[in-house]
Formats: sequence, C-alpha cells, structure tokens
Amino acid sequence: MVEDRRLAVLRAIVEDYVATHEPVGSRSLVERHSLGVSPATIRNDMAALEDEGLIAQPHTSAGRVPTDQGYRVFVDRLSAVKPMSSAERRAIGSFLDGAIDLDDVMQRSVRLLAQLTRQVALIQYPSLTRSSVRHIELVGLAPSRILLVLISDTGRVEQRQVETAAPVSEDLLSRMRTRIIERVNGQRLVDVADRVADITEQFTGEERAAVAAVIASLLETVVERHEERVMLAGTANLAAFGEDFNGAVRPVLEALEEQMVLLRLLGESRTTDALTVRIGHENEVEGLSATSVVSVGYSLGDEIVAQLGVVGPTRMDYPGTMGSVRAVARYVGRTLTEQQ
Amino acid sequence: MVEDRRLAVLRAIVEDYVATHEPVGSRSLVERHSLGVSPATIRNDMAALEDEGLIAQPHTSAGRVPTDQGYRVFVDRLSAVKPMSSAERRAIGSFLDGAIDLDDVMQRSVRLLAQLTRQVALIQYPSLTRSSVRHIELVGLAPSRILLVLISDTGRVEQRQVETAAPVSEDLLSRMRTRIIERVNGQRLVDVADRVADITEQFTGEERAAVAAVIASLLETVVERHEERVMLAGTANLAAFGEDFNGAVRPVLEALEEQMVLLRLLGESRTTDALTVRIGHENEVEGLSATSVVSVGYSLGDEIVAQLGVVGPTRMDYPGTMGSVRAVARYVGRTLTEQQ
DNA sequence: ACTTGGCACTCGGAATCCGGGAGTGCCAGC
DNA sequence: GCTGGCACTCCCGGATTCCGAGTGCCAAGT
Repeated sequence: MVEDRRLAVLRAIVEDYVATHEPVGSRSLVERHSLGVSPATIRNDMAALEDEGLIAQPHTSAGRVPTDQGYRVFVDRLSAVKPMSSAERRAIGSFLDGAIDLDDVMQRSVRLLAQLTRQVALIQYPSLTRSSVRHIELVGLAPSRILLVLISDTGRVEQRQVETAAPVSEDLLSRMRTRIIERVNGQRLVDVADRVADITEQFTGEERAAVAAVIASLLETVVERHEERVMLAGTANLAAFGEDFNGAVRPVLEALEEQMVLLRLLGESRTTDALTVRIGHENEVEGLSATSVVSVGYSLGDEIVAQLGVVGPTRMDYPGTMGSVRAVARYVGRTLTEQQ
Repeated sequence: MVEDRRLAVLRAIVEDYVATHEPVGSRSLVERHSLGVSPATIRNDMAALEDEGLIAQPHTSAGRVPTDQGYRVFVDRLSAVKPMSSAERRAIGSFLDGAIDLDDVMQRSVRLLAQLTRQVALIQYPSLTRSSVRHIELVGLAPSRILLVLISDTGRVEQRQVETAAPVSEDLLSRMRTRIIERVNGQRLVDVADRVADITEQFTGEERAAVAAVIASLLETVVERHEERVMLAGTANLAAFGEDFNGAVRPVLEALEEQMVLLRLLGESRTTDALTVRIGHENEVEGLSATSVVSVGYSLGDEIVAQLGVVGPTRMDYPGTMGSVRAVARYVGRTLTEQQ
C-alpha cells in the first residue's frame, strides 16, 4: 500500500521530469497529480526513494530527478508500451510503401523513426547470415582486377574488388563464375565457406592463384560484412539535449560517427525480438552514459535479421518511444517480407 | 599605397579573428602584426573598411569582425591556398591506400577530410554520366520481381528492383539480358537511352510489357540516379560553432540531413576543377547563412566526375581548408583512376 | 503507524550594481 | 597623411543582494 504510493510517486516524478526537464518538488507534484496526500507525505516518500537510489537531488534544496535506476524501475514496472494511434499507423504504412529497393527501405524507415520519436534513429541492415545466395557475378574491370558481386535473396547486393597477381582471361573468369555459381547458388551464406572450399583444386597450377584470390574475397564478403552497415538519421534532434554542446552533445555525435559503436549499441541482442532498453550507464559506450537506447529486432519472414532503435537523452518519453520503435520495426519487417 | 595597407589591415583582422574568435581592436592588431603604424592610423583604416562594408562592429566600442564581403575579399585577393606539408601528403596517401571498393574510397576520403579540416566534410559519388557500362545483370528474385544490377567501369554498382505485371520466365530473363548487354556493353551511360530505345520492339506482345518495365527501370537508373549520393563525416566538429546550439548548429544539422541540400551545395560547378568558396549568404541554402562551403571537383582519368568539400563556420581558416580540400581531391582522383 | 501542518534552514538563480578595460571617434599638431 | 592625446561608450566579470522553491524534522492529530 505504502509501497504502491511510493512507486506512484516515482512514476509521477519521471513523467513530470520528462515533460518539464526540471527537477520536480513535492508541492508541484501533488498539484499536477491527484495523489490524495499532502506535500509533506510526498517528501517522506521522496526521502525513501532517494535512499533506494531511484531519485536524486542535483543540489540540496532542489527538487528531485530520477536516476538511471529510477528510469529502470519506471520502464520495467511502471510503464506500458504506448501503442500508436491508427492514424499514426497509417502514416507509417504509407511512408514505407513504394520503396524501390533495400537501401530505400532502410532510409525511409530510419527517417521515419527519427521523425516519430524526435530522436536519433538507427537501423542496421539485415544480416546476411540467414539469407542465401541468389546470384554471383564476376566482372573483369581490368586485366588483373575483378569485381565480385554477390546478390542475396534479401535483395542485398555486396560488391568487392579483387586484385590478382597475374592477368585473368575472360575465359577463366567465365569458368570460375560457372563453377562458383553451381556450387553456391541457393545456398545459405553461412554454408558458402564449406561449399567453395575445394574449388581452387579444380584449377591448374597457373590459374590457381587467381581463383584462390577470388574465393578468399568471396569468403570475406560473406563472413566479415555480415551486418556492418548501420544507417543514421535525426542527429539534429540532439538539440533536445540542451544547450551545453561540448558537455553533452559532442561526445554523442562523436560516438555516433563510429560504425563500430553503432553496431555495439544495436548488435548484442539479435536473437530476440523483445524491446531492449539500455539506460544511461547500462550501455557501456563511452560518451553515451547520458543517453538511453531503445532497440528491437525486426524480422524478415519469421527470423530476426537485424535491429533498429533510437538514441536519446535518458529523460526521454519511454512509453512513446518504445511504441514508435516497435511499430516501425513491425512495418519494416512486413515491408521486407513482402518485397522478398 | 594607402589602399595596400588597408587590405593588409583587413587580412590581419581576418587572421586574428579566425585565430581568436574575438572581435579585434586596433591596439592588439599593431601588437600582433608589424604594420609599422600607430593604432590611430589603423583606426582610420578600419573606419574606411567599415564604410566599404568589409568589416563590422558587433556593438559600439568593440573590436571589428569581418563581414561576409570581407571574407570574400580576403579569399579572392589576400590569401593563397596553403599547400600541405609533405608529411601531411604522405598521411593522406597512406590513408587512402588499401581501399577495397568505391564505397570504401568515399568513406575514407570523407573522414580524412573531416579530420584534416576539423570541419564537416562532404563527398559526392562519382557521376555515372561520364562512365560506361561494364556489365548488366538481371536476376529473378521472385516470379514477377526482377533485380536489375548495373556495373559501371568506375566500379560503381547500381541496383534496382523491377516489378512486372506478369511472371517472367528464366528463359525470357536470359534473352533480355543478352539483348540488353549486346546493345549497351561498353557504351557510355549517356548513350544508353538511345541504344535501348527499340529493344522492346524485338519482343512479342506478351513479353513486351515485362521488357518495357525493365528498360524503363534501366533508364531511370542511368538517368535519375546520376549523382544522388553524398557522404558526410565530421558532424561532431560543429562544436567549433560555439555554444548556442539551437541558434547556430541545429539548422546546420538539419540542412545537412537533406541529401538534396548537400547536392545543391556541391553540385553546381561540376564542370570545372577550380576551388569554389561560398561564403555565408552566398550559398542560398536556408540555415547555412552562417557557414562557408569550400568545394572542388575531383577527376577520374581526365574528367571531373564529382565534387567534394567541407562546410564550416564563415570564420574558418580558408587557406588551410582550401589546401586540404584540394589535396584530398587530388588523391581521391588519383586513387580512383588507378583503381579503374 | 501514517499523515499532516508548521517552521527553520539551505541554496541556486535572477536581478542589480559597480568598476575596469578595451575600444572608438575626433582633433590638433607634426 | 600620420600620430598622440583625450573624452566617451559600453561590454563583461565579479560581488552582492534577495527571493522563493524546496527540504528535513518535529510535534500533534487521526
């Protein structure tokens, strides 16, 4: 009972702080929420919440501000994902309709998400791991330079240039192409390595070096490039952080320029489609300790193939953000699945 | 003679203001530069420069600050492009070496430029206009969905999905591929439209719709997608703008998120390889009136194929920035030409 | 065992005031 | 045409003051 009210107070503090961006005191709390008790009572509750480490005062004799832990409790126990209105859903749907290729879907989605949440949005390209080879093309760009193009059934096109020690004839190129295609077409990318392992042996000593180079490059393409690309939008929304550019925004912008960081932000929970919320210090990227990341997997068919999400200040509107992120993920999954 | 000293004063003002970011007064000017005259004389010159609209005072009894026009004169008549040191050149070279494909070259270049100039760097993908068709591939993704892949001799790969009204057989796909390839391989992209114009007629009524769809898509690819992509790096360097986030940085970030704006910033002077400097209001993009853009074309072979450059505050180090931009453009051109 | 009103206390932030200093414009003399 | 002198302006930083929102605690009430 008393415990219940304490949590209600925490919720009220989080909501007010998110709305006003100012420390919230006991008096204004009872005014804005119908808690049915006096400010003095609230003060006692606040003291207790502070002992538990859920709220803090910026300085003595100021209102309270939620701590990372406070947000954690709020997200876990006090809030529900806020579903989108049907109008918003329609908007999402129409926004994604008419995308012409994978790049386009990714770009539209990430912009949409940035706009909906007014935060920085991220989207990871679908993993190649679960997809399979639709086609492989070898194109001679120069006597000893080959362009390798790999087309997956998810519509993703990967390219890579291969430099060979000796010139490669059109004839050799064509034989390589045939051999490789007959081995890997329709195969899952994860199996490609096994399937091409012995192709090199089918060529004579002289040609072998070139073939080996192409095969090596192919393996790199399927193994290394898995999900290296992340798209970003809405950096202008970092304005919501406030005025102290160098203090707060700069490190965030710097972190967001590093693909590796983005991947770490998104990439850890690929197997599940549950909404993940990392609050403040919970995400261990340096410079992002004042931000929260809300992410979720999206699926192609019935497999989770990548993540998308947003990065924003810890004092964000969690229910709304979570609703937007989830909704966009669903539409992205649907769009991709239809397009496949 | 007197005119000469006035310009020297302007140069000194620009240099000091760029270095200190503070309005510069007559006293400190004679201290830092050996102008051989007294502050009082400088004051007279300053008054004249102000009449000409080249400098301004933020408020009465403060030092002077260059106006956009002042920077203009400085750039046109008072400064020389500052060449890179040989160490810097080596750094540039080694930074770009080992790029594996076009995307990689673009990415490395734009990051390098951002790092060298400590500003926001832009690079436009090479125009397809001047390049020619290396290969075209049609891949059936689904019965009535075709993936069209176009590979240019510049190593650029363009993809597009085509939706057909009726299913397309592998056989038809293969015939289309052959026909198209025999018509356009090795052709310049600008000529592709002419070359494929009558291909549709070579197919029977039933197949014609599908062929027309593919051809239409191919034309879109070569015509519309010309140089639509621009890559960006170094947004964190916007910190140099100062503290007033919402006043100065936000509109810039917003503008930079729009591909169209980036293209307008870069895209107007493609035919020349001269360094272009647009100062303040000279670039007509809304929200970028407090920024300058330094851009230059880079070449592939002996043709200018696209632009690269930086966006920064009007109070930037023009000689240094221009040097970096030009140097990077040269190395990019060299790298691309070698890789071709 | 909670809740509540009262009360003294704290402390940040806005407003105000003040003085120094850097800068300017102008003028008379060289 | 340059220069030193001089009166004037006004921004900026620091010190001071003051207000009010907020707190913690206590004693009394339910």
